[in-house]
Amino acid sequence: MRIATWNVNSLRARSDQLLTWLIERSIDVALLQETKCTDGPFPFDELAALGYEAAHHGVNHWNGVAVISRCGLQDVQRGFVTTDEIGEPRVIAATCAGVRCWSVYVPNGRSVDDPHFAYKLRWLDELAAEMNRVGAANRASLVAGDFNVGMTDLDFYDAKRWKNKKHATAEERAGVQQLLDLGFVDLARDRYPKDPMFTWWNYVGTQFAKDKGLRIDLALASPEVFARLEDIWVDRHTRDPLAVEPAKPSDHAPLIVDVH
DNA sequence: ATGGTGGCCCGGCCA
Repeated sequence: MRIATWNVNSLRARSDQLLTWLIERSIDVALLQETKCTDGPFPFDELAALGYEAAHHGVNHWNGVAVISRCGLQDVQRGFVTTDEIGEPRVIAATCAGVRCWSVYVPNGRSVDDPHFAYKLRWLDELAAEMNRVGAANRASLVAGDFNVGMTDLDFYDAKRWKNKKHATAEERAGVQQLLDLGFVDLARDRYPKDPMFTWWNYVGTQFAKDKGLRIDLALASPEVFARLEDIWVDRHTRDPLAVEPAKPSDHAPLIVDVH
């Protein structure tokens, strides 16, 4: 079973690439972030023609998350149950082939002195509270998406440059750590403790070509899913403007989890 | 130190 998380940076801009990618990579479950659309433009029919069901949570041209599956899709939950969400479509869950799959889009934070940064920390608290409340760590669960947090220096192409900046602060890391403390495992870092495993590169200039990236997209597994892990890998081709047609990739690469 | 790109709906916001 192959489960992927991918921040597509607008589904309207990336719909064709998504459909091609699902088939070429034999994706069973895709967790998407930043669909940036309502249900109107969401490609439900095109996905169905390829054998995929989909659940989408998008209200306007900001944020938006989705679960796409060709191995079943049940018990869809949009937003947090605990708080009825903090207003933006940043989380959706569905059960696919027995695995509770959560697609999360953590607020960016903008900068540490911006009110959006406090919102980011609150949102991470809320995510941990929700996972605790539903007992996600005690069943087969995968919480994956764009966390907008790099947990250690290894997650930054230039850790000095990012020190105490957005994505690298102790507060943000503590926010994500709450999930690890519940029993979740950061699959990419556990499997590859010394590789950068970058998932995002700024569009600007030659950042991708120079591999100046960050690892801010995470796949966090409950012990039950962790025990089933075969491999986890970053699909860099899908981020490479020289490898995709048209040459307009998302700024994030998919993170792909293979489990048995 | 700055500005470089891309996506959104229409010059500025957000990544």
